[in-house]
Amino acid sequence: MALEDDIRQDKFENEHHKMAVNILFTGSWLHNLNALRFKPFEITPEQYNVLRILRGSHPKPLMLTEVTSRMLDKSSNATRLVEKLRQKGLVKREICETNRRQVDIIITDKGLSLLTKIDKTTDDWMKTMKNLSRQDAQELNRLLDKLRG
Amino acid sequence: MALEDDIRQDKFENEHHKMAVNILFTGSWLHNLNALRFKPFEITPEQYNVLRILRGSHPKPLMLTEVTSRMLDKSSNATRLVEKLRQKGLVKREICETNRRQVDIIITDKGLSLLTKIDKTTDDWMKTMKNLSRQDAQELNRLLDKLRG
DNA sequence: TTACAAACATTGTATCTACAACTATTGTCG
DNA sequence: CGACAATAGTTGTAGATACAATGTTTGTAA
Repeated sequence: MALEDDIRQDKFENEHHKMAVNILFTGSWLHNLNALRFKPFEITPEQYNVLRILRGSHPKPLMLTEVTSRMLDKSSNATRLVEKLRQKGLVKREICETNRRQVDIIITDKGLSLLTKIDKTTDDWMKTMKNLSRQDAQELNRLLDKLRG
Repeated sequence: MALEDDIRQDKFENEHHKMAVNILFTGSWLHNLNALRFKPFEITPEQYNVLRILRGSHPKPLMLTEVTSRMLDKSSNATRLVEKLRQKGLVKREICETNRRQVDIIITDKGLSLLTKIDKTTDDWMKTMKNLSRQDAQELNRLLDKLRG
């Protein structure tokens, strides 16, 4: 849908300004879609993201700074996020023996099987993404990367 | 910069998945840029957004639901957001005489002059946006609108 | 005209975020 | 070695967000 209708604004100063608003709005829209998608599994989008990051390195553990550097929103607090996941039994954390400053984090079997369950629900969500063709998606990726410099 | 470097992930399942992550990441990136930009003026991005919405209708007031329907993030709480702005003297609110359910909100002179000050700092920010040409921006807008259906 | 639904907004509460201050451990260099 | 910087993570806290429950006022229809 045209951005103008979504936020009921009929004009923008210029195409670049509209673009900034459009990215923010679409980001928020996607975030909300994801929040709904993960809600039945009782995790938030950022928690899901961290689980995926850990699955990506499994069975090798990651330390907290590694997790942070791969997160979408760097400013969210990895310590507390991981603690939430630990309370749910989805990750384990251990103080590293060779460097006792760092904390190794690893996804548990329970965490892995939760991700597997969520994977199965990804189809509907992907359908929405398929409003764009593969070429469109590629072009969008190119433009966003270019924007960020 | 390539998304792969920004979040240190070397591959995605497919172009559509990468696209979703890219939009979320770029949205968060832009949001943080804005937060920095508005910080010297002691307002948040959503507060700025509401002020702009009110300037758009000035001198006609808007009721709360109108403000909400134009906001980027519909789920943030307009009542409390407007109350923050009122405490700073940037908006006025009056219970509508003809329909006492609704609250009329209007930007004050102080609010308008704050926006004027912020407008003047928009150049730097626009420079970042100009990593994309006008055609690029147009194409990006088209793709985002198409994605949201 | 009274009961009920709808429209508009506020409040409660648990959770999350931003950002700075803090602790603990390890590395480095005179 | 001993002082100090750098690295890794935790905690405090003020404010923001999500979502549901609640409070008012107005519309409507038996």
